Amino acid sequence: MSNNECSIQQTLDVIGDRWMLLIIRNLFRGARRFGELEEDLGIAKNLLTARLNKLVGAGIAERVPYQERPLRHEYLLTQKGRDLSPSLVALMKWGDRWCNDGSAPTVLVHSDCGTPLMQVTHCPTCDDSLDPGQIRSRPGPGAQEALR
Amino acid sequence: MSNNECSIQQTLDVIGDRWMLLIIRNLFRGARRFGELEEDLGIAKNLLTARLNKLVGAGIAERVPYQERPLRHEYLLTQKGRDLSPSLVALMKWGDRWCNDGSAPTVLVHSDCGTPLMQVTHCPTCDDSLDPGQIRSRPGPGAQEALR
DNA sequence: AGAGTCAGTTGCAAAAGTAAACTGACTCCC
DNA sequence: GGGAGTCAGTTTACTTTTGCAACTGACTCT
Repeated sequence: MSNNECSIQQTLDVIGDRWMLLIIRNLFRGARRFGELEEDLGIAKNLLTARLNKLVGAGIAERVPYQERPLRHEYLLTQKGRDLSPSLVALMKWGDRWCNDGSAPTVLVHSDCGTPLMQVTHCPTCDDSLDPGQIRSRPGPGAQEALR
Repeated sequence: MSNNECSIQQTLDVIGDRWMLLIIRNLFRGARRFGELEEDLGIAKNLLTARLNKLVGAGIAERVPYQERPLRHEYLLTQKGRDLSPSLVALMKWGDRWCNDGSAPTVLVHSDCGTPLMQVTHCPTCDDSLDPGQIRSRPGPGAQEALR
């Protein structure tokens, strides 16, 4: 019913498995090579292979050779991948608050000034940040086009 | 290595499977009953049972009787569950942009004024919104306490 | 030549997911 | 009061996906 109306479904089809976001998190932190990811995550090699192929196929990461003979690649986030940053930040914040008593094991800071960051849902009209009760969903432009 | 330092891992342990976030999304949208979730999502009944138990066990949803004879429950998000809103919003935005050409099938609006919302990562010191390149991670208060 | 590294592939057992049938406690209607 | 229907599951049989370990291939280093 509400499935195809919603981007959450489509997003989760791509990155909604147990490993994807963890791999992406490590790519954000600077991991690039197969072995590096494998060791950090403790993921089985075949799964890592499959996941990296999926990431590359989805355009979230790209495979770039860093040496010939033997040919070796590294995996870099594309813009599409880097754009997952807010999602990771949001999930991390939730974990900080609800799985770690509000004390963050890792904290995100502004690279310029070192201030810990906030993530907010913002209404441009009211110029205010909102909580969940003030958010409604409604069909957007994509849905309207399908009806015409 | 970096596993336990990070709340993303812990968050995904709780809600990082294919169904959890979709169930939570539907709870956000007002679904409350077993059959409602089952039909909307197309999830197998046994999985829905297992997932709802996990959500209740994790304190993300609570099971509240809405009738006796026969006893029937509905599932409501707790504060912990409602607090996943920013994560869902972020994932949805990503899907809008990257899976739907930027046109949102469903759009989130401010209930007061109807304006479509933005989600931003914000530096309270600089009073500015940031992009991923300006974000660094470092050990937080949880980790620091362990060092003192 | 032998040992080591890196990035995978292959094979198999275990776990998780799916679909469909079944259960139990009721209500509704003739 | 008997039959049909609803709702929220449970059970069962089957398929798919994981996870682990061992193996491969192309090299380098000593």
